[in-house]
This record gives sequence, structure tokens and C-alpha cells, in this order.
Amino acid sequence: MSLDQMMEDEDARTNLIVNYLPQSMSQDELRSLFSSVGDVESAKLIRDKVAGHSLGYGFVNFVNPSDAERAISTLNGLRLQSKTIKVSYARPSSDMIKDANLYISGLPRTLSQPELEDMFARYGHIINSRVLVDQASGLSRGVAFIRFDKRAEAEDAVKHLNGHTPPGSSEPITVKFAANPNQARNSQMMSQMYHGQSRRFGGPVHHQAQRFRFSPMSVDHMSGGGGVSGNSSSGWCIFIYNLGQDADEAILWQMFGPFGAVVNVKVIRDFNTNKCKGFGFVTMTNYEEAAMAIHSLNGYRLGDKVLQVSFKTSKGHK
DNA sequence: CGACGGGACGC
DNA sequence: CGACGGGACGC
Repeated sequence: MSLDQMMEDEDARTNLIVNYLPQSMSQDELRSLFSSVGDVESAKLIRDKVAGHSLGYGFVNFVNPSDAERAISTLNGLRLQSKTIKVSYARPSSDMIKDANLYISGLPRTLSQPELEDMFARYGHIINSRVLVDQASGLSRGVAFIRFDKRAEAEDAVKHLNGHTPPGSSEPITVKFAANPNQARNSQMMSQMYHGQSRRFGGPVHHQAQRFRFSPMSVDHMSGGGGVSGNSSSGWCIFIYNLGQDADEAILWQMFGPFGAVVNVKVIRDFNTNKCKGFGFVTMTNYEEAAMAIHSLNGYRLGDKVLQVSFKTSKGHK
């Protein structure tokens, strides 16, 4: 047996994962709480890598397995502020358990959480699941999350159940990997933050040096030809090509926000992998600001790629 | 060298 | 209800 395996076996009986911690709880407070049960070898609060705020969960490794066991029985379900914490054994660390959270939509509104798990259980070990309900009515929204133990199990579930119509239903369900919470939030809420951005992306500076790059419909070439999509009430839709696969909504806000009123941004991702397909859209309210953004950002180098930025062409056209 | 989306992402 | 994968004296 390897040293890694021995240590893993040790950890399996002493290392706990603690979920649903209150936002304000610090790593010291986490350690302190669990020290009331026994000697804590280590306590780690997981934080956002860049922003540094708590992600609401952490790991506590005890010295003695018996204390870890007691911590589960005495602290699991403890109410702290508005939260009820969950204390359970941490699975051995592995990259196979990462990114195993699925997002399911189009579910029958009558489907309960146990029934949902029954549908998915054959593809692997379910760590947790949740059916989202409408706040006002308390009724199912037909949307759920399921976290599998292993990513491969989740992949298997996507493969078999995406597009599948449950017995007694008329509608196929969608099963895909869940976006991470940061990603999901960016599409809403950030519509206020395009003020105060630095000149990192040029900003609405006049007479900026131009980079000449091919763009089928950049403002420079826009005279005759194909229909530029929607002005009207929705604003001006801009097509951004050559984004990297990890591009997110935040980067689009950051790039276009300085040029004016941005009403919407969207990174187009592969349905299953959630990786960017290389392009996205930004809608801006005012033509002049959209034109300035296109003029300035077409040819902009983002990471190792040179962006092509233009008004979106009409649907169905290349 | 690749090229234009589209329901819902946490009660 | 609610953010489940860090860091690890290594290449």
C-alpha cells in the first residue's frame, strides 16, 4: 500500500466536510466550533480564489476518528444564524469528484425529489439533489440540481437522460452540467457595474490606434449588404468571435461596459461541457456607443486570441 | 481558417 | 433553505 493510500485511509475517518456555513463565519470560528468536540488537526474554510469571500463550506480534520464521528452526531444539523450546517465525512480528494453537478430542466412539476433521485440513481451515487420551487406558490419550477459523486457518473446521466421524456410526461428533459454560481449570476445582476471600469480595454477613447482585422460587418465595412440585427427597443446586438473556451460573462461586461449602456451579455457555451464555443453576444442600448465599442474592440487581443467584433448579422446568415 | 443564441442556474 | 473539493516541501 502506498503512502498516499495510507494517508487517505487515515483521512477517511477523520476528515469532515462542512457545508452551508453562514457567510460571515471565518476559518478560526470554524476551527473553534469543532474544537469543542476534540482535537482538530486542521480546519480549512474554502474561499473564492480571487475575491476571497467564503464559499460557505470547509474541511475539518480531526486527530481522532472517534471525535470526527462525534462531531457528525453532535454538529450535523446545527443551526447557525439562518443556516443549518451539514457535517459529513469528506470523500477522498480527487479530481474525479469535481464538476459533477448537473442542472436539469423540463421536469414534470409533479416530480418529487425522491422520484427525481430514482430517475438518476442508476447512473451513480448521488451526493445531493434539489428541486427548485417557486417562492410564492411553493410549487416545483421543473428545475433541479443533482450532484453525483463522480464526474463520469454525471456524464453518463447526461448521455442517457438528456432529451429523454419521463414516463407520463409529454416533454423531454434537459440534463447538462450546472454552471458554477459565479457564472450563473453574471448574466443578471451585473447590469449596474459597467461604470467605473478602468481603461483596461481602451474605453471610449477617441482616435485610438486601430488594429486592422477582418470583420465581415464591422462598422468600417457596414454600407450595403446584410441586415444588421435588431435596433428597436432591444438595442444593438454585437457579435464577438474568437473568445477562449473559458470566457465568461464578466469579461464581456468588463470589455463593453466602458463604452456605454450594456443591456445584455451572453457567452455561448457547449451544452454539455459549458465551455465557450468561441463566440458571444453583447447588446447595447445606443448605436453610437455600440459602434465605438466595435471600432475599439475589433482586433483586440484577449489572452492569446484576437477578437473579431461586429454587429450581429441577421439570423440564418453566415 | 474557426463564424451569429434564445427557458429556467439555487426555495 | 443552502456554493461539495483545498492543500499538500515539488519539478
